Amino acid sequence: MANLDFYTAPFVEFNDTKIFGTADSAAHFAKAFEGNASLQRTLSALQRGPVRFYRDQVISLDEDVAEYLLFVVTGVVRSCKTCKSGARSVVSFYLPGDFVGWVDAKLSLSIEAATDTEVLFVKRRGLVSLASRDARVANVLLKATTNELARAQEHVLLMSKSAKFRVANFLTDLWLRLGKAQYLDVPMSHGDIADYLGLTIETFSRSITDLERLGLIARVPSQRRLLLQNHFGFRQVMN
Amino acid sequence: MANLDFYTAPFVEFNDTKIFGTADSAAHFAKAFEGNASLQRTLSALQRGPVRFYRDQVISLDEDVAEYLLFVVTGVVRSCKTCKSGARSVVSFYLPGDFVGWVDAKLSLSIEAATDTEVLFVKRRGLVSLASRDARVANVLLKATTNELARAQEHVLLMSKSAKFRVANFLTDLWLRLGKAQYLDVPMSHGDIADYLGLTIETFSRSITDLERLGLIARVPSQRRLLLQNHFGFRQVMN
DNA sequence: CGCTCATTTGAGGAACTTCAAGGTCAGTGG
DNA sequence: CCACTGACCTTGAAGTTCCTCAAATGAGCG
Repeated sequence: MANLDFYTAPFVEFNDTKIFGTADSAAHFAKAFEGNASLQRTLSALQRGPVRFYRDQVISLDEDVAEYLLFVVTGVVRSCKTCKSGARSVVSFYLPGDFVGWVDAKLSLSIEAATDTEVLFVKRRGLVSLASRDARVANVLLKATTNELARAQEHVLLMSKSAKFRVANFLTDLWLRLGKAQYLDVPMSHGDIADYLGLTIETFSRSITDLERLGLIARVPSQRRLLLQNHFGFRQVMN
Repeated sequence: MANLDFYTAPFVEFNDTKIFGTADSAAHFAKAFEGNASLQRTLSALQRGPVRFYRDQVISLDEDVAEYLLFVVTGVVRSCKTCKSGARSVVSFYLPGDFVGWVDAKLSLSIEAATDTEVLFVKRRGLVSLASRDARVANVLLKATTNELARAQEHVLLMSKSAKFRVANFLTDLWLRLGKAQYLDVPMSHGDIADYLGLTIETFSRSITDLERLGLIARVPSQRRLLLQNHFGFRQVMN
């Protein structure tokens, strides 16, 4: 069992003293409701954390997911499935500001930390009943859900394209989601990305070097840090 | 443009006199709310149709989807995307009893009739505002949405498997969704299925004959009608 | 430095696609 | 009733893409 580490119990570190980036991003969660102090107080009562997880720790198997919604504060969370043969698929990545929830029990996906991460646990029942009383909360939830659906559908579309296309599309998408910074610091491991794209790490690596040879990206100065150079060229690859 | 027919305006046939199967399945829509006459009346007021479409007609491009939700009464509806190169992907199939909605405008998916079909148009705004007042309606909507998400995620998982696995999984899934009848009458064209599975029709055909040779399915008596024979064997293929 | 782990590169093989031809079936007109 | 047609499905052979296995290179760390 190469992937046994995914099934070890997570070491949970409760963190009562809010640290720097945490407070910032936690604000993100309540941000949608600013100007409504009582609502924000109610939300605070529903949430627990931030809880810190280290890379590759299992955050939650389906039991917990039924009870709690996750809100990613920092780092990257992945939902994935490892089948008996040992092959693994990453279904989705969640970045800071994303909700992790609405995971269907039938699929029995495992929610894991793709990098060191901090997440908020939000009582699902509480949030849903809050949503039934407050249209703004309901809207945020609906939008989060439809967003996740749209992402999944885009993922489906991606999977029937060529390897180079998949990688190029993944990188631009990640770059967009992370806020269009000058450099793209890819936070997750190549293994995770390969499993997300349905490729081997070798094919992923080859695709990267191909894109580099085409002049579309540069590795500067280190491996993990990429520079997306020619956005028009990307359009070409992606047809 | 081989796929130009997808973009021709649909010939819409309004059908006021409810025909046989229609009335039955339309009842399915309100069934979740039986015992609540006033609610059912409200729902009836929101819905328009059933409207009949012929195979390959475009039911709706994104503008309409923003305003209406679709409820499939008979036949099969597909949501798909054709990219400039001409390659097409089928993102999802909707069977009788399914809602079609929550389609993200960014993806600009086209909603089309995969077979001759009858659909109900339900005013989205009306249903959503109804949901905000009635928890049962809200629950049905939430369940429909999370169901669609689960389906999309399962689709993602499927796409990184072998061709034979994809076909076997598709057939059993379809068999389940259609109510586990003795025979499986595959309603959609092989082309649609291949585009759904990210395969060519040739590979799909070869996979079918492989499964037949393995004794897992039989074509009896015609091509379209399949008999899933060895469910235990299916489990083997799907590992 | 020397270890480990992650990434890259290469060669060969398997899976899938492409191109091309043949087959089946329902509808149509003689 | 039968041949003809066109749409759809099946089969075969060659080509491409991606995977597998193996080895080399590079990065991080004590």
